[in-house]
Amino acid sequence: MPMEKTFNAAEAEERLYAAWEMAGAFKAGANAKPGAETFCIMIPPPNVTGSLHMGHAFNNTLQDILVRWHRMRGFDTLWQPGQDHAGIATQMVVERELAKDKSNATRREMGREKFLEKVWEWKGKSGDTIITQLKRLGASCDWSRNAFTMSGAPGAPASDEGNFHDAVIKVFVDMYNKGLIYRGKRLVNWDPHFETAISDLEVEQIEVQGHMWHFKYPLAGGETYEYVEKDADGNVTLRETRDYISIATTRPETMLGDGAVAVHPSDERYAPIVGKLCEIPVGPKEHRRLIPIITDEYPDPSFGSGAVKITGAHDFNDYGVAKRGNIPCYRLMDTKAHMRADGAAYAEAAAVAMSVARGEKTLSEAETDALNLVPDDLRGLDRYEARSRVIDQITAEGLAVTVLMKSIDKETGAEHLERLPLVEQNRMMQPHGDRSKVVIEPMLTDQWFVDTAKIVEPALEAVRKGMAAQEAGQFDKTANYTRILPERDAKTYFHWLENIEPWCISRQLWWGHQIPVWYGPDGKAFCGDVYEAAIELAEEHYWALHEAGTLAQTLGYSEDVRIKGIKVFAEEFGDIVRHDEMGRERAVPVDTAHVEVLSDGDGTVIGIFLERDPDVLDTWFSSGLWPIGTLGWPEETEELKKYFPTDVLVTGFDIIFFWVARMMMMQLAVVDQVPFHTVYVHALVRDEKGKKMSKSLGNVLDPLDLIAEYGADAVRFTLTAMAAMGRDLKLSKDRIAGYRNFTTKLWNATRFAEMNDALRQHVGGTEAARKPDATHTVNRWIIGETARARLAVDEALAAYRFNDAANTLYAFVWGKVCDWYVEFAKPLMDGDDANETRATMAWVLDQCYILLHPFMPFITEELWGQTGQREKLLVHADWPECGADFIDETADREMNWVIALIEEIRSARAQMHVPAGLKLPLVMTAMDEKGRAAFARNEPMITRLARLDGMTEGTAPKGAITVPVEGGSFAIPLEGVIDIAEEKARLFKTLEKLEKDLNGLRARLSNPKFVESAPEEIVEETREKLTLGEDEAAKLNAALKRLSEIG
RNA sequence: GGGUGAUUAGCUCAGUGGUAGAGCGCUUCGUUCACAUCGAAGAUGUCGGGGGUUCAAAUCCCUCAUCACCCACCA
Repeated sequence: MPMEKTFNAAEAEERLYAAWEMAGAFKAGANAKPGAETFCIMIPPPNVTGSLHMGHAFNNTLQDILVRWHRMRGFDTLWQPGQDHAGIATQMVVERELAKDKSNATRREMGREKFLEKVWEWKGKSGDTIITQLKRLGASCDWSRNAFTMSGAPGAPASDEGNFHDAVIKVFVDMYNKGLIYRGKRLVNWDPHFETAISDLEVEQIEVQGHMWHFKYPLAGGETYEYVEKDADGNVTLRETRDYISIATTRPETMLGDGAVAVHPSDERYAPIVGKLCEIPVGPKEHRRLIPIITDEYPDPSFGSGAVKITGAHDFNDYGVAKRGNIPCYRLMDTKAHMRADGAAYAEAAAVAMSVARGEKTLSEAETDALNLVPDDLRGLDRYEARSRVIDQITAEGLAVTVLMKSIDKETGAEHLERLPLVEQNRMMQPHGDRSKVVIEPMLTDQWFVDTAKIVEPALEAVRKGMAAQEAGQFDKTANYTRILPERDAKTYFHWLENIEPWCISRQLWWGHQIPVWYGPDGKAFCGDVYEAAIELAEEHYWALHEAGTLAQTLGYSEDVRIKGIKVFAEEFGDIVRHDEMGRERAVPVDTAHVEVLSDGDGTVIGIFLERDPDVLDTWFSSGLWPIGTLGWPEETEELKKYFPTDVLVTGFDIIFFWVARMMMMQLAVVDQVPFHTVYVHALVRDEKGKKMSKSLGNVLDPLDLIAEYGADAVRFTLTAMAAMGRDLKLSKDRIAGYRNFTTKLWNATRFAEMNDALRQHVGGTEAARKPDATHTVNRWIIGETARARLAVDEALAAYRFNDAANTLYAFVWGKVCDWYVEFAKPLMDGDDANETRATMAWVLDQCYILLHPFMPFITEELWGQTGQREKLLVHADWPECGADFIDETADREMNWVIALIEEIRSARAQMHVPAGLKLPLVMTAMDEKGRAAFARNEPMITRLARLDGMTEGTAPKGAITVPVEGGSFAIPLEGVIDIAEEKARLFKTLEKLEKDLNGLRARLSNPKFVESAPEEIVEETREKLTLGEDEAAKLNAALKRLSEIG
């Protein structure tokens, strides 16, 4: 059955993918040669909530190219797929899903266990959307090994394989035991929408219009001081008596939690009042809090008034000052960033805070945190509502700093000056949650941290070594180091890691790996992989206390309780929801609700109940273990032994910090090995205007739509051809259409072969590699060109220069095979060389399919199947090894000569407006031996492609156009057809251009320094160019002269 | 404020020391038996400005301008 006219991608893709899967073509080790080297890529796991976007398409196309390329070359290849459980994103999706039906219970109503059931249910239903989509792209992952970062966690369906959970928990426990993980009350980025802490990286700075208010903090007891301002020369510009200190703030509502006012130690203006107390000008008048004026390096004397209010619990800079100055940090908000409504009434709390400020009392951290200093009338308000009330109250009291401003009376229209509160408007960067998009509230809470400073060094060292080796050209992929390509991204990596902050890994969510720590009633933490382990630790701990005689006291029993024994219990989940001090929910084991004291006559056995930490781990903590976790660690699996360390990580620059750096740190910390030898960082896919694709801008190109419209091969090839290292990629549909045309071109070249019986029927897969026996120059030439293409593709891919590889193939297939070889083959198809040409063409096309397969897997597999009875699918065909020995320099030179001649003739014809259909005679006016032989061997091709009507030897007749070539000259008589003036113009133009080049060459050669300093080969090349050029110029001059004689 | 990068044909971009290329677009011609999702021919560039190193610079160095991104941040 003859081939269709074009490739029907929509029809073929699904069928072909199914065939690959059916054949197990993507399985780990498929097509591996005996004893082969391994090649392993870990997919950057897409979120389980994800659907394929352009970034995925790009990222996975590049991986697929590397994987298919290695697999065809016989490597023992594994492309490990999987998905990330994506804590916040998934919890959000499921909650939203539940909310769609009002009859559903909310997450809180249903409780932790029930909710997690729902999440698992959702995952089972919708979790593999992206897998289906990756398949449409042609991704050749070993889906039988599909991994999930929550596999093996409690609640996971029994049918699911894998146990990533154990690996995560084991790492946590190990790191905890090594002191690499700690818990502490720190100021963290709090997302009030999701009510969880988030890491620095999950915070996004967004520029917003901000306001800055200026308020007066009166000095205690009405005290006054001489406020003096000086200019740069020390001249006094302002001198006045003040009874206040002026403060600027963008967050007036946090004034309620101020612990001090700070000024720079060198600031003379405030020197007289340092150490004194001032009053926070808000709250009930009779309970105004006094706070000290302190010095710290942080305030910038040249900014604002030079004095800064210090709210340690709600600002990162202030927190630092508070820590240094031992200033209490008063938390003002709850988990929703509403003003606190808990604890004692304001009057009582303020009194306590006052005695602290006066130094009469000190509070523990917990006591300080328990103190609610929000005035009663502001309690429970949203932070922004509280802000505006605070401003109103202060302004009403006359304590806002005012300025004289022109204002217009609305009724009379009269202009007058008025004192108005000073509110500066300025653009400022404000932290937002990257998922919730709400303003982040710095919040003092207990969180778990990875002490990154302790594990960062090996991760830095490994890349330093890798980059050094790369630079020195001595990169060894078996060494325990890693290179990052392009180099620029290594710089980013270094910069971040060299300035790394502790990593907050606890999240107040339910969906995720629950932290394996249990707390005793005395607050003591016990960390173990399972609760039995925690119980063991707890028993040890409490027995020790018991033996020391302090157990009763520690647990709050009266001292005369005689303790005989201890029994420890723990529950992982509970049904009772209790609120902790932050107002957030904690699932509490039901049994702890009634701790029993068991008597047994002789003494007392105390039942001690451990409560598990309700928090889960940051998603990136688990994905940081992706390389070992997917291979079965901590078990010493075959796969782990074989494929780890993996080879290449292909990823976008946006997750260098989130993921790459953490994988490096964690793999090195856990197994002391780098997770991969190479990180290839690619850029972002943008829209055709260079804008980041985003849903809100509506400029998103959906890869699935594009695949439907142009076929997966065209989409893949476009992305690859544009994947210049390190540069953003602006995608346009025109470009994709262009590469779709390329697939059609390949298809039609095959059709030509089919029509000419030039396909290799009944030839096995391995046969494809055999070099065809060719004697004709054309065939020897194209064989060499094919080898060149193969060498260039391999070299480009080895260097991760995907665009070079793609462009090489494009130029080869279209520019060489289709434009020239197929055309040359036409006249040969019914001559003596027909069989040889058919065989060569079949071979060349096979090489095209094979070489293009990693880039365009579908159409090439289809063509492979349609053009022969093959032993193997193309996906497992042997990668060509044709190399330099396939290149025939003689044939090369000859064909280049032929091509140049044809192009010359065509060009001359076009410029002389010779009708395209008109066949012209050719006259050889002069030619050397080589030229004659070349012409003779290729005459049918030249005649056909240049549209000639035979060749004769002789002198150029009058009114002929001249065609100079290397070694001789041709003429085409066009008496009466050509316009002499036009031909002269044509020749003159050519000559002019040539002369310009020649002058440049002559100038270089006449410069003695050039001849002296430039490399021999460059000088020689320049000389050759000059000789050839001068030769041609002579011919052109002669032709011009002839024309002048007749014209 | 710190960092990184970009500036090349009308557009989008390759090009890391040897005298500038591709795709798209544009102009002219063409229903030659693989392909009009095509073919042939063609036009278009002070390689952002200035300075330097070099026999030789789009390429290396300095500087200026503009733009982009990342990180941090002024209460």
